[in-house]
Amino acid sequence: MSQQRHGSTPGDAGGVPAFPDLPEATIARLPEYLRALHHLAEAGAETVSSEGLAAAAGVNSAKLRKDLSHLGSYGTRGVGYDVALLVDQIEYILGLDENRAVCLVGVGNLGHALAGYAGFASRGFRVVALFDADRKKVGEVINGLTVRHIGELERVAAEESIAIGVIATPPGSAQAVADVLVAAGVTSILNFAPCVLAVPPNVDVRKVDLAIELQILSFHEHRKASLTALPGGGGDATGDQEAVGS
Amino acid sequence: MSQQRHGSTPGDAGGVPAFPDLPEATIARLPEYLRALHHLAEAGAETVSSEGLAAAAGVNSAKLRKDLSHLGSYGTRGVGYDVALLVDQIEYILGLDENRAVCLVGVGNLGHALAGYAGFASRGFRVVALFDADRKKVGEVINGLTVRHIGELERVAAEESIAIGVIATPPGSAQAVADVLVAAGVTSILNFAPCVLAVPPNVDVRKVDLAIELQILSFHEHRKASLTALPGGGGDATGDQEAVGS
DNA sequence: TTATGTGAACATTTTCACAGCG
DNA sequence: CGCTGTGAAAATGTTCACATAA
Repeated sequence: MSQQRHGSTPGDAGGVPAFPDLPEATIARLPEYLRALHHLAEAGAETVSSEGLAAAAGVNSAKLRKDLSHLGSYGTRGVGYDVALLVDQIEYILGLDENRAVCLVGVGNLGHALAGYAGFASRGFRVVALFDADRKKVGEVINGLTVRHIGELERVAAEESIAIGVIATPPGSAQAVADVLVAAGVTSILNFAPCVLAVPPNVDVRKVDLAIELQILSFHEHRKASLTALPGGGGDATGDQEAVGS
Repeated sequence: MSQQRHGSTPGDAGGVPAFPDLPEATIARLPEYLRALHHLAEAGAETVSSEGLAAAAGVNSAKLRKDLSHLGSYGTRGVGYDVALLVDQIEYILGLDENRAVCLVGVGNLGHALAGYAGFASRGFRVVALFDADRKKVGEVINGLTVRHIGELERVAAEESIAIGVIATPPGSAQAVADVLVAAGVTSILNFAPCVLAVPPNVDVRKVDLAIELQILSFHEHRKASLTALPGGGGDATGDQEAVGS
């Protein structure tokens, strides 16, 4: 119904793109499609069917087609999707062509790993600054970046126009760090500390809690164990590949 | 309608508990409630209202009450929930009282951090073994555990009855590691490698992709930027505290 | 009177099944 | 024909608003 023209194409990054408002569930899957597409492109594929891409991304093909239809995608009936074109489309929608600057606060165990995580750079992000409150860590060089004191955050954030802040501190410090980030004008925060952050409504927070994922798995282990006590097959279930919902 | 009696209580861990089948969305939030409850308990609270717990967990109170009602919880009308009792309930449901054994495969940057992550031990998991394919890493001691070669996984998994395997390898090795875990009888996998794993239907896989979260934030940054070009308030939106859906 | 527990309304997401384009 | 794009149906999740119990 609306697929012929939509917003703007990757080429014209200038104007106001009449931004398509995608369902949140779709947005969360786009990065997965993108990864699969890059993989296919490296393998030399020029086009891919919804079936093929869906398999590579671990979803079913109907969902994939529906998702792509929301961005008004350029599939060809009877053929499939142009891999390179779709990569550009998705990268544009996700804003990955803007090479956003990211800073990381807290260089403990996890912060160290994140600072060196190649997946950030390879997917359109520049880690431009590391901060910590601990003076003993200030000055340390990780992956070519020098750790600075958190007091410098506000100044550096402005200088480097940092778009996203990553919090990898203990939970007790996370809210204070979030406040500093917000004061510095950062409007997107990725929080690894196991706590809830209070931020103004214009700031987006996403949370990753490593232990939560384990606990969800534990629930399913517990359930499986309680079921084996009952009669019936042994294995079971509906036979989906990725059994637990993401 | 069914709240008086339900399955079994934490105390009686023996029988088959007529396992309540909770909505997936509810399960995913239970760990968050649990964290908030522990926090409240440490602060000395004996009871908490749905309003109070909801705020501490970052959800609204209606959702919290609905979630807890699914596990047939023991709130008292006019008063609230008994903190200690609710902790026991949720820990029982999640199977956290069983102190599951976890192994970690891949001790690179991220694996190192995970091996030392205190959040695992503190929430009912025992990291009992570390593995790597790289002979140079075998023998290294991390957090009191010696890294073993992946060839030993099958034997060790049986000895230690490992319930959950965590994959922190590069994506190219992840499927092979998953195959080894499955062969060793592990039925729950937490995958940090950015790739899709194929496993039998009785095995649960959950995935954490650090870069995906950044890409979702990037999308919202992109959208915000394209909206500021338009007229209207400036700040905006509906004023929710955690603006981006989890 | 207070705050839980819950039907019923609403919203979102997934799946189905097929029309229609290449 | 094959495969995309999409209405319509089904399933799942959230919010409302109030009956109900302490």
